[in-house]
Amino acid sequence: MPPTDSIAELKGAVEAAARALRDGEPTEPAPTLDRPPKPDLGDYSSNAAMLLAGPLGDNPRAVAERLRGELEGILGGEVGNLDRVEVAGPGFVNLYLSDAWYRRALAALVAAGDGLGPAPTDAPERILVEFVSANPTGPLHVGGGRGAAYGDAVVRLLAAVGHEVEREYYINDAGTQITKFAESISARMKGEPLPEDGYKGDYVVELGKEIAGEGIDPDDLAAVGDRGIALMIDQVRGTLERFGVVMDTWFSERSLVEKGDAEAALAKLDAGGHTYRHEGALWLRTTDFGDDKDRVLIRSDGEPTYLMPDIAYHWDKLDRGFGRLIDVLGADHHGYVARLRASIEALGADPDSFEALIMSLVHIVEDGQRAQMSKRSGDFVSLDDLIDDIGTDAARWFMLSRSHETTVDIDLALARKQASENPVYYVQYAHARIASILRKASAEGGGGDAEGRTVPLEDSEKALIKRLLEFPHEVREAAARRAPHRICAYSTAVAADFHAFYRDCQVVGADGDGVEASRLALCLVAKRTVAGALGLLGISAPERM
RNA sequence: GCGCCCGUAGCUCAGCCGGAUAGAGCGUCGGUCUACGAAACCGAAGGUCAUUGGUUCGAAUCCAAUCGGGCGCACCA
Repeated sequence: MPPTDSIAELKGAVEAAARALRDGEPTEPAPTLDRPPKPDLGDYSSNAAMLLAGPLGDNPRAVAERLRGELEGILGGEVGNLDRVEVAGPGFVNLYLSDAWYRRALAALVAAGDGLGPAPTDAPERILVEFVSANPTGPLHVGGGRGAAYGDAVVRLLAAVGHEVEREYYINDAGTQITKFAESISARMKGEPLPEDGYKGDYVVELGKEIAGEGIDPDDLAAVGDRGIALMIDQVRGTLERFGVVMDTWFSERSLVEKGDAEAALAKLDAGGHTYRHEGALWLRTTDFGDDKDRVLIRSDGEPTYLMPDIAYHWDKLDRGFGRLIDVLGADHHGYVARLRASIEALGADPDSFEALIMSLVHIVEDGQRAQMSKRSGDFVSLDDLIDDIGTDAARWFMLSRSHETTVDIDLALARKQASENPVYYVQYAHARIASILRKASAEGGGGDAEGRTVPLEDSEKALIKRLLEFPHEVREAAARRAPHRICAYSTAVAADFHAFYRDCQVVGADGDGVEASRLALCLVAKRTVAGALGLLGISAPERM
């Protein structure tokens, strides 16, 4: 028997009560089941009466009174889930649940195990999330790190709700910037001045030394470039692994070109009648699909623009059977989305299968000044530096705790100084604290039984149980909205509720019939939930700190 | 000029497919360790939710306009 979703049961009861007032007709939109703003307004509340007032031609409070009668019948009496129902404010129906309901809810959480409970998603998809995809011409900087943390967390969220998801990094290993990169390395190897707009960072010097040490001729630009890219990709891969991100696929742009996929995509666009020649260039009529101007595919000098292989690349993704393509892109690429989407539609694919998530900027602030982050100037904060400084857990937390579409400043001095009172440590501390309690309990032979308890629950126990019940919903919301920052907020709330519970309630050795056992069960679920939430963020949940 | 994003507490930000007295962290001020971890807890102060108008029983949330900030508008990637 699958574990019960206690909240879904309550929601079902409210809907049933609403239907009863309308001869079985469902309410549109569905009534809410929320946590009221204040504890004395009940455990849960619904706006059903306000929604029904119009259709029933009665005032909300009168409707609420009728709902109250229905709900008392459904949840009260022998069912025993209800202490009482009250009508408050403009017509809210407030539910006050019994201890028996809480005991059963806790037991259901224990039974749910490490999973998210029933029905994580209604429509599983095969999803490819492409993220980071930084040019392999330099180390990963913090902006790429934010994209990495975000893309990875989105993958974890989507996987958690039942989608089949893969991580992919698109390597721009063809084109003019690669030539410039090779020229820069070569110049360093020969001790000559950098070319115009060359790559200036010290890492280019290091690359030059390493490549020279391998006996590669500095004048063999193709060999220098290939080796340089290979070394950079190795470095980026290593940085990402330190950061907890492991790609399923590293997809080479060059391989695409060599396979002839670009020509194939072009042929398909031609056949569809979406291209035309103008002033010596080949254009794609993206304006037919919502773009604000047409785009060049092949320049008048015969070279393809970067859009050409990118179209082929996205076509390839679809061809591999992914029903949804998610691109995590930097803020400076948002102007690119419309043409890519249009291109996908021009290929005959459903443009809604393509989703671009635009990352806002991240600034590293030191001594009140923003560090510059231009790869070519060589003056930027690398992700490796940041990890060295504040660690993967803190770095990921800071990057994930805010919406991806808002700019974020990370003040290094502050992050260092506050290390001991950082929000991520706050949550991790809660986990370590629970672990400590459970260790002690197990040493003393205590176990967790959620239901065999006759002593009433404390308010802070109820608050924690309610919080833990929200986890599956929070995960679904965070996944649906591509919003891992919600999980940060939720983790903090769980930790806060746990600390309040800890303050009020002795666990090990608690007095009362079944009290210790039920509190141990609560600790067990709380620990699992914190670990699960942190896991979705790619942040460790330490047993000890 | 056009497009996208953002204006919420001193600071950094949640809340945004409408709900009750708008939240968190940090910072400030004041309390709490002879019970399982004080990296914690409790309390206080702190707000014209940029502005104006509209929709609604109800707007931080939806719509319009305005103001302010960021980013983008290549035959560069």
